Amino acid sequence: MLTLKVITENPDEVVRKLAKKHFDAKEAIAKVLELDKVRRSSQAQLDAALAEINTLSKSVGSLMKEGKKDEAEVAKNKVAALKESTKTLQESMDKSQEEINSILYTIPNMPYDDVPEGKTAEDNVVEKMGNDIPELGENALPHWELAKKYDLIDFELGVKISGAGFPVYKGYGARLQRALINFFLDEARNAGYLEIMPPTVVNQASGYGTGQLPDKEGQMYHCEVDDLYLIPTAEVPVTNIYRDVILDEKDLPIKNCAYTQCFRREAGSYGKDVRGLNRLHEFSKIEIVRIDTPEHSKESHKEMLNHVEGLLKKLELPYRILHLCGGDMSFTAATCYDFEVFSAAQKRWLEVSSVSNFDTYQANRLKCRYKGADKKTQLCHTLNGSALALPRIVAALLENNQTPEGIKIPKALVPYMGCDIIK
RNA sequence: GGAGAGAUGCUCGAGUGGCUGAAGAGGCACGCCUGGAAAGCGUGUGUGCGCCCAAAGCGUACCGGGGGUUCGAAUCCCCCUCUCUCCGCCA
Repeated sequence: MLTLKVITENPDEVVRKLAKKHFDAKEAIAKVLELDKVRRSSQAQLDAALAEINTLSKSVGSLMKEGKKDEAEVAKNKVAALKESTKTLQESMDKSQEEINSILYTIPNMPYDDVPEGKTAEDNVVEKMGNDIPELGENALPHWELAKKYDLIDFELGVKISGAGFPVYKGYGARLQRALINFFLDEARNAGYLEIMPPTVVNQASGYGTGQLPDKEGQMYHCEVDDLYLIPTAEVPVTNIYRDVILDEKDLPIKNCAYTQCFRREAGSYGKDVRGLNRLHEFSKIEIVRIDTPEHSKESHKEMLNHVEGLLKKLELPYRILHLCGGDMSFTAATCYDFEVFSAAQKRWLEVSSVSNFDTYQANRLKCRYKGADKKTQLCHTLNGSALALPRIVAALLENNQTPEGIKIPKALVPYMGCDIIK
């Protein structure tokens, strides 16, 4: 959520910036300002009343000791009267604070100035293309057929065991998963990320911390008996490590990476876009997470983009990098780049990573702060990105690398696969 | 799942109604001392909110969370959550 401070200090600027996300914040901001006034005046009055109560209460003790019973009684009565007034003041303060918060939850993050204008995915800006799109010829098979042909992934078996969107990987298919996971983790470690293996099930507080709750409640699997949620991404447990934490500036930037299974209900998805590996309920992903200072977070973001690009280069997959326009960005991001790989048989681009800077938006909700040399405590910036999500990488690898002899394994993966071709 | 114990600041830990935002110790930071270091000595060391912003200062709230009793609660009462120990089950 946005900080109350930024809203009260620069309301017009906030409205202007949010317009890029096609979010009309005018009314919400006005309401917040109004409620904030109420809250402040309530608190001023409340604090004054409480101060008097405290003073009077202290005097009661000494008056009693001195045997001035009557005076003590007077003080007692005064306190009783004051207490009545504190009740309503407290209520008014709590109520306005609550309303402010509930409004703040509905206001998205402000995009950075360099975020492109635009409304939909059509308006995203292609920043860069890399690696050549292969010529496959007429008989190229989509990955779901290749998976069958080489007995790598059994979608029907997954349906039997769990349901649609839960594929079973077999043999080289399973090995390819493990190879990619290890490759991505090794690359992250070499780039200075600390490997974390977090729980894949989280409590409500964590869901709120990273913003999956309350708005995306329906997208997560929920174990109701224990009130726990299956994580949709490692971002949730890894970022929540820093919930309610005050970090030391010299420990920043924090660089964590984690491989986890990710679970998404994907309610409402259907059709050919979800065929094969394109959209799953459970999949493997390696996530990189950074916590940084406001001054350095842009630099961190660049490094993360370079890291992800490096992975795609090594995998020799045709890719493009999109700078998402204001309208297509997520609710919480201040700026976001998507990485897509070209799936040569499906002839379409598949998103394999989103690398975002959330500025202080997420940190404010998390209460993740740091203290610098000046002893001042302030909010961190949080960033994260996939590096990378497996299924669509596998789809592209299978399709792009199909040959009459089998599926060629890119050089970088050969040590992890133990072979250079799947026959 | 059964029985018991507990939850206080960065950490340990004292504290059974007012003088406690909190003793004491450790840690950490700064200063003195030293050729340098250690030891020693001294000082400092939470967060939120408010008082126009910032600093200083002041006020207020916070001793797991919520409610209550009282003029006054870390301290008494109720509810909840979590942690630990023992037993049972178990990868």
